[in-house]
Amino acid sequence: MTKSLAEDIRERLESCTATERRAALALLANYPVLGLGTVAQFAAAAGVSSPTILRFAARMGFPTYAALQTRLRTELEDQLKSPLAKGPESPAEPGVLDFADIACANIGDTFRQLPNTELEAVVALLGDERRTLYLLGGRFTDALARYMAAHLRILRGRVVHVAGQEGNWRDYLVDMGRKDVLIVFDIRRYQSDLARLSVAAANLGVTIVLVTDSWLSPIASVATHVLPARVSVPSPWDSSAALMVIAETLIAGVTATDPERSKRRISMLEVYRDDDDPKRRSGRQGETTEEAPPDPQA
Amino acid sequence: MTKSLAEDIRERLESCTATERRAALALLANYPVLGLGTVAQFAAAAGVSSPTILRFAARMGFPTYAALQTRLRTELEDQLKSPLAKGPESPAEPGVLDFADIACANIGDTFRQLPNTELEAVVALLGDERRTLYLLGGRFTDALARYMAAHLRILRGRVVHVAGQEGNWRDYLVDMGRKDVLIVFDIRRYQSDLARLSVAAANLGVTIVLVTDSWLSPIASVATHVLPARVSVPSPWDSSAALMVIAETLIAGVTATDPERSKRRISMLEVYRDDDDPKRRSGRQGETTEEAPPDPQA
DNA sequence: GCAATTCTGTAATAAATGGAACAGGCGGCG
DNA sequence: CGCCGCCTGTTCCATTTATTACAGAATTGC
Repeated sequence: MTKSLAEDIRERLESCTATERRAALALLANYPVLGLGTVAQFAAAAGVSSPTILRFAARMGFPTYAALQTRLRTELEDQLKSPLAKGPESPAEPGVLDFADIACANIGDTFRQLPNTELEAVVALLGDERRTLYLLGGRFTDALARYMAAHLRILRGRVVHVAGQEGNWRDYLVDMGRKDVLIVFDIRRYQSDLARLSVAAANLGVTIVLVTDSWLSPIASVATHVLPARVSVPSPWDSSAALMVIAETLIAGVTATDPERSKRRISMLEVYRDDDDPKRRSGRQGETTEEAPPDPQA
Repeated sequence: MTKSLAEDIRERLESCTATERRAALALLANYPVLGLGTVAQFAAAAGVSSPTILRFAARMGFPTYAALQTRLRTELEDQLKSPLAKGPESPAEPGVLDFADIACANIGDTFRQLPNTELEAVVALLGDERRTLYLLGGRFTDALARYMAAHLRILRGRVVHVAGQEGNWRDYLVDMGRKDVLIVFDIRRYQSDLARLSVAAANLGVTIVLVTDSWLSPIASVATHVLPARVSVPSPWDSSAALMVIAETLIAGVTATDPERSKRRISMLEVYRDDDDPKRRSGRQGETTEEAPPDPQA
């Protein structure tokens, strides 16, 4: 699977018959779109008959025409998903710098596809203080659920992070109702336990917001709102950066829905924090001329 | 015909019903490949039924599903033919989009400032299995510490996430030694408790890696390695996206240092997971030949 | 130049697909 | 609380589609 089907075709072009070669060249000239339509269209564009297309597919090693199409589609999908589709340029070593660039591109792609209306709808949901918010994540994405919960808890009441083992999750279910919202983070490889809880919640009439990858977690089928993000990076792991930006966008949105409430609550809770290292103001010496970090919440 | 179908979909999304929206979002998340297969595949991927896909197509103004496919294909064809035909970069209102753009820019800036040598040094540190790794974060950044710990714990042994109240932290200190590493996430407003622990660890000879914002947490003065990130966004809150990408870069780096070990450990621990929703493979009906989300760890 | 063989298109078939009618279910309104 | 309307999924049918069998055409070898 490492080499493109196009290369494969070029190599095996010799072993083709005359008309099959016409089919092959037509496909290469219009790669891969021509192979995604019907056999008849392909045949017409190549100026040959339908069976020739089938025979061509067979010669390329595909038992069926549908198999060839699947191959083309997955190839195209990979190419479009991972912005690796850069030209053969990039003189710099593809080591560490690439990663950040691609993570950025992922975020850009993610938001280019996300309709604002969908984000706004979710923000409205999360800003409604009459609804209890439950947040839940998977093996890795649980960190995002925590992150988001930590912020939301400051902005409004009734925020619950569903933590612990699956066995305990059921306990949260008894409190969920029709007016409540469950925010689930689930990217591949999807966890069946998350799906189980989501389905149970859905049956209780809970509104479900799903933040997932572009292949869509199976939870999508019970979710009210689905926010898909790009996660592919040149690493065995997926990147949750785009998910985090989605979370932060939502947080920012909720903060902005009711600025008064946000301001009040933020400053109220400020008192209870022990942040803001006191040593910073008194103890330390010069600390150079670097300006102190301005408080963005001012 | 000048504007992409994707935009069209985003616009007319509001006039869609709930399940139709799911179909639309699935298509956008997997644009345009998902629309090039059969209706059944589309439906399965979106978690809805086939007729919903048809109705969705109809609502978008296509008399037939084939018409939608043709539209997608010609669009894709044009795009592939002229490399300049980049996405129209939707000039959407600067409300929500700004946030993502600026977060991206932050990541770019962050890595432009970060010397590769520093990253590599930290990667080498984290890859050394003789050292015990302690991870620690603040009010919000603790999520990142968890996220990173979850990954590192798979890649190597001796990974400890310092959790709980400050009082308990001291318990971790007794085990720390000269060979160990403490990774601290601390952005403004800096928490004095993190600083206290860090100073104590530093006195024990622990190597300290600090991931902070560009104003540098006071912990910087006791840290061996400092990785500063851009965090400012148009919101009362800071963005941890750049921190997350740093964390992921480190994780990817550690994974790559000893690929054999990584592969072995990942596949070993794989067995104990209950991820990978079985329904995805068997349960669902037709599912036809639709590829399951490829496992990036394969 | 002839014959055998391979190749290619036409025609028929069987499968799978898109599409339409139908009925249950959900939420909204009175 | 009950009725009504819309939405959604299931079932079925008609159509298109991929695929096979066959016969004609071309080509190569002798």
